[in-house]
Amino acid sequence: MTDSPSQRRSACPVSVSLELLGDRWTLLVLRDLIFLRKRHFRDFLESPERIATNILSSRLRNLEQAAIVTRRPDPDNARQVIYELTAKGLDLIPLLLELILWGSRYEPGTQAPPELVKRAREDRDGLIAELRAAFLAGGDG
Amino acid sequence: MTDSPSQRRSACPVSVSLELLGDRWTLLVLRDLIFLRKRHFRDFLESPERIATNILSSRLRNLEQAAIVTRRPDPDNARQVIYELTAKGLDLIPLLLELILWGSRYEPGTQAPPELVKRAREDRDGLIAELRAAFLAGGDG
DNA sequence: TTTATTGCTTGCAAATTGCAAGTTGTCACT
DNA sequence: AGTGACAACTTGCAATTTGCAAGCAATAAA
Repeated sequence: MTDSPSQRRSACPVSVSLELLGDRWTLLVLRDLIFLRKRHFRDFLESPERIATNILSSRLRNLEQAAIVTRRPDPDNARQVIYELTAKGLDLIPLLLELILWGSRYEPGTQAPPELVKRAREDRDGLIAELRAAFLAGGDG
Repeated sequence: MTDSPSQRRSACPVSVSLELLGDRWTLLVLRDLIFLRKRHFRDFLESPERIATNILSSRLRNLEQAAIVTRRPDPDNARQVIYELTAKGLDLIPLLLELILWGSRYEPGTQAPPELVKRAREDRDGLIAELRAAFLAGGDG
């Protein structure tokens, strides 16, 4: 209930997208989902950026409301919740890749896996397909 | 003096990029620079999202510090300041395009120029080259 | 039946945002 | 030279959001 719907500032897709994704944490959660295959609340807390539990909770709720992730109890352990990407979420892979390419090109000191960067530059579509496939394969239902 | 350097949370390029770009306004300013060819402070204020002057001022300062835009007095009118993209800023075009594609695909009610979306899907590299060229041509120095 | 784990919520101080109003340095006109 | 308008900001302040720490309920493990 902390997060309200917040009416749109304009009909521009950049603006609308930013109202959901435009903060310092949301795309980091998506990075973890896409590239690090994280699925549990606790896993996101362990990333080096040290997101706080209330922020993570809020962001996951927003992402769920936006149909970018789904939430379900882990069938093997009722204490755990599994967060998974939807098709809409998987379609953010290209955006994340551009962020990685730009950041690793221009921000000195950043460390992306070099083979990921190389692959993103030389075989973008193949990499995207592979990341999708890996998610769908590992996901299970 | 309002904006401090803020030390990095991690060496991840996504995280580092988000520390600069991850808010609801910065990429909107870049949208205006790239797609709407805006150059003056006043122009950005007229966008439908209605950015406040203090926020715009702060964001332009951040972007200048990050070497994404440059600032210079308008040679034709000393009252005006011209903001222009650097090479680093132009290299954010692909990121913006992905944001537009994703937003216009998944967020109903968004309105991007349909020919831009079509071009972005069918001739991405050509569109990027054209946007760059248009900026460099119209820019003058 | 204690103890630990997991996924949260709650309180509260600090930082950021957003609105309105003011300030400074040009022009533009007379 | 004086007046008014304009462009690019800054400043004040209330409201919202963030971030840290602590607490809590529901399992599960020992």
